[in-house]
Amino acid sequence: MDINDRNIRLYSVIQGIPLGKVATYGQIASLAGLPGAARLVGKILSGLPADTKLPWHRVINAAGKISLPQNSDSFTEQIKRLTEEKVLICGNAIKLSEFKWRP
DNA sequence: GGAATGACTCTTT
DNA sequence: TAAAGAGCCATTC
Repeated sequence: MDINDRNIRLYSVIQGIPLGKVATYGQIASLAGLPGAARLVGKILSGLPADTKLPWHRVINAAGKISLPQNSDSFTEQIKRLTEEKVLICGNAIKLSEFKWRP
């Protein structure tokens, strides 16, 4: 597939995350047809524009935590948005057993 | 073409 | 869930 299709799929999968749920990088990669490409997801997300429509805040690592530096603005923004969506966050960790997206 | 890098995951302990 | 080690994928230099 083209390198562009890979991004398109990732975008689609991320966009498909229902409100109030979160998904892990590996999960997204697998659903996009790229098993093991978890790092790619992070790479893509890091390149997203500030005005993107993608719910990137619903993407977290497999530990249920946010991989962003806690001193970053994106980190604060993510916490804020998740809280707005009724996703409980304990410190920097999220209860995957309750909020993880299960397609 | 090879080495380094990154918003990571998996299997064991 | 936490820690340590190895692995995987694409981009970039």
